[in-house]
Amino acid sequence: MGLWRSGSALPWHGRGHGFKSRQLHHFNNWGEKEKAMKVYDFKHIENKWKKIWENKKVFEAEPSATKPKCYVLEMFPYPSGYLHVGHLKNYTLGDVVARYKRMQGFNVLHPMGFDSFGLPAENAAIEKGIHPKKWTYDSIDYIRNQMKSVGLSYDFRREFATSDPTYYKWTQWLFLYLYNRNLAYQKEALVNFCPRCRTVLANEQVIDGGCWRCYSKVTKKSFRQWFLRITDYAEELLNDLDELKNWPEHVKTMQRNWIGKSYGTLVKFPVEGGGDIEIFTTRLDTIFGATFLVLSPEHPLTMELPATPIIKEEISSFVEKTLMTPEIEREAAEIPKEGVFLGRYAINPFTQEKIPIYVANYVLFEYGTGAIMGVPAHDSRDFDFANKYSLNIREVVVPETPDEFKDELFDGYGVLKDSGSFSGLTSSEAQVKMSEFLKERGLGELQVRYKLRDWLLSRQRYWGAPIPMIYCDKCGVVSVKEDDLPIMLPEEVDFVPKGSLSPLATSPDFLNTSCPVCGGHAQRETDTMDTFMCSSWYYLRFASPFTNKEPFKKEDIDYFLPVDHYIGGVEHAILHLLYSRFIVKALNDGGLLNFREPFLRLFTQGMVLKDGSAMSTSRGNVVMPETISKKYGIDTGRMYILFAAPPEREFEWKEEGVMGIFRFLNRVWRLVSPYKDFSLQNITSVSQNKEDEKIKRLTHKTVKKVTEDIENNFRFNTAIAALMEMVNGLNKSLEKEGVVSPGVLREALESLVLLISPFTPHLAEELWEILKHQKLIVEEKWPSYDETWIKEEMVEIPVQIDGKIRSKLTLIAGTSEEKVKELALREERVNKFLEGRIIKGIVVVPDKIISIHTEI
RNA sequence: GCCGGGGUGGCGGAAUUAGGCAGACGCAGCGGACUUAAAAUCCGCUGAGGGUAAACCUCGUGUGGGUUCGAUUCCCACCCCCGGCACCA
Repeated sequence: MGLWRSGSALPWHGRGHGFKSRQLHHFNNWGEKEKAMKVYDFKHIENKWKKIWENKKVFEAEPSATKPKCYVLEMFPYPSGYLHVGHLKNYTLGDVVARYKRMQGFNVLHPMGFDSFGLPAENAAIEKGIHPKKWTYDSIDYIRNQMKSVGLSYDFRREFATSDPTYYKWTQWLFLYLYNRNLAYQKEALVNFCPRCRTVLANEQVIDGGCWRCYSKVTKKSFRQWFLRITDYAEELLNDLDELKNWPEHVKTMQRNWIGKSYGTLVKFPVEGGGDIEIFTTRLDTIFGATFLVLSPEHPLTMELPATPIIKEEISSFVEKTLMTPEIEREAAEIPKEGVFLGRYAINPFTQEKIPIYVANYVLFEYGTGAIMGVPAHDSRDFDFANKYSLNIREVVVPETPDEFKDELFDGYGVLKDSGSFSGLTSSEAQVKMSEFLKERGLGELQVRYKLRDWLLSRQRYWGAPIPMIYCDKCGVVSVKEDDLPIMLPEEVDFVPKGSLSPLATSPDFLNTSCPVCGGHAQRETDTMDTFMCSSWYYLRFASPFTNKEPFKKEDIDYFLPVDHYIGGVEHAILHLLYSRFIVKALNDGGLLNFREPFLRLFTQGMVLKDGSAMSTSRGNVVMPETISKKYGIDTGRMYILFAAPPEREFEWKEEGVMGIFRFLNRVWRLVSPYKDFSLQNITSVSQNKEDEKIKRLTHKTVKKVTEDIENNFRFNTAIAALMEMVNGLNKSLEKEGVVSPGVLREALESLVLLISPFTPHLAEELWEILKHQKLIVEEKWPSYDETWIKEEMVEIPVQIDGKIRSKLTLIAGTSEEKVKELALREERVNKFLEGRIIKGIVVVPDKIISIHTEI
């Protein structure tokens, strides 16, 4: 080993000219061409290693009896044209994790595909006058190439698109599975309808209450639509969120709010003259203050109860007017409250008082029972309404601590007053006692309600999976036989929506069929499925995409699922993630899966902005990966995306930042690549001097830091910062007069290359080869670190006097408290600040700090 | 209104896990080396104020208070920003 030092075979050890010599060496080895380029040949390197990876099939995964699995998945894209660097962030994050886990010894499943059915693809096709199928598959070809050129480590054998018949066959199967388990059903749903065009309209197509084409007044009309019974799982979908420890809190909160569980009471108010009205309330304790009832416009009793034909007339026009208001407007909170008195009265079961019944625009039909009790003293909406129509306002709850409440309306919990025998109870006590009172008399009971509604699945659009159902004149609604799947989406169809129900209804070949039960004439369902149905199970198919006999092989699923790392945008926090959870639970109930949550760990990444807003084609602020590849190489692009900000946060794309990473990668290249002629193998790492120890410490500390940063919530930005520090430190040591033992240097350089490999895989492979390794770096083991090298030998301990750092002691780590005290008090500077003061106390935190506090 | 997240240099961001040297790393900026020159590369400086450019001192993590020898970190109150939900009874 002395040979290295004395023989000056290593030019970078020359006195004081370390860097210069290295450069010379570098040029001698690389010749004129390299000198002119002055940057590493990323183009050559990146193409070379992509080919090698592909030829060696290194990213293909199969179930294994011995190896532990890790399923890394990024949310698959809609194939609409191309990917820009904003999209790339998602895939790069996943790729780093997949590559890291692979080096950690996991059998990594890392697949990718395309969510190709649905409106985005269809609209784009309509705009460009190309068939959705051609447009979609052209996009897929383009995007697949982009993904490959980014060096994403996918098992491309497993790729599929949800619009492939071999895939949607099983989406249709899934529908039938749900139908057979009574989780799919048809029901009437209120939609906008133009009576003259005889068609449903989207909210956007209703302008000032009229049809956008014929200006007729639009009404609400019921249509039969397919729904999935997700509400059956409301309670479990809510409770299991608590088990998802590795999901971001905000996503779980959003799902909780969406499910919207509330505890309340169902109360029957007898109607004077017969019958009763059921209302739902979460504030039974305020019922003595209920001075009116309100029905929603859609409530059946609204048209039944009016006292006189004249009132009925008035109610009718009110209801019509209200329902005509587009949903968007009606749901806006600021709409003024309006209502009409029905001329009828109900009896408050607690006070036996006669209270008026109203219909009003602020009561929702879909929630609770579609009817409420009006308690104006304790609800701001009821308060507004009561003021407008001069209704009684009676206060029945007061705050426990009176100063909490001044003049405003009190809607909190407190103590009851003027509430008969319940007066004096707290709100929560009263709710229990009052619900018992109701139950004894058969007038009500405790109830749990959810905001979650069943999933409306039907779409009157062309580019989707046809719903595999048949309408027989004799047998009614009949499901397609499983053997007849897939029900192919016909290609020769005018797919542009023309206001008729569904484009598929215009294709007689598709529409007309025979009944699977009686063989008689029948018609197919012409609606297609919501695209979210396609994406609700794709992660299962990825684990088992090769079978055509079943949606997936159970043994594949049992091995690879659930997904260990799921990475995607927060825009899917509710829809896709909730639907997927529901589907998995439904499949588990049928014994097809052995788990009830699909995604163990979820990571939601922040967007990439350009010029202050999200990258998008319409804004024209996109940066293409191709541009970055050409100018700096895709490794630079990948690392920039990871370094610019913590991955969960959004960041502004800046060319200067990209250049910073490019400079860094070139520094890495210049640091490592000169060692190509010196086989560093078989030289063990033995530290011989101070500089060696420094480098060993730096190496092991960096390995630890990078490993922990990746493990600990994907802190790639600080991991890369640590790598930069390592490179800076190595350069400094090599430049200095003195020596670095080859074994120590070898360990450092190899660790560095291994550590950067998940971020910049192409560059890492090249450097690994230069360092004379036969194996691909993707097949290498992740480096480990030795704690004994992490601990510093010498520590710098600040001396704090009255909260201010006044001096520093450099000591051997582990110096005793007493010794630290003694040494600190011997310091001249310390004594200067202690002059004329009395020491009140000294606190020593070993190896960290010494703090002295004084008084005069 | 409710729920969640956040507020640190010119900028992106470190340090917040168990309280212990605030500003790691990078960008931008300034100065220098090399070069005929430019680019590239390398070296140095870069929170604010004072001080001779050194030593050194003071202030400083949204605001105000508290706990502590010590607070960006913990507690209380408030302000502001971002995201989600929103007439859900």
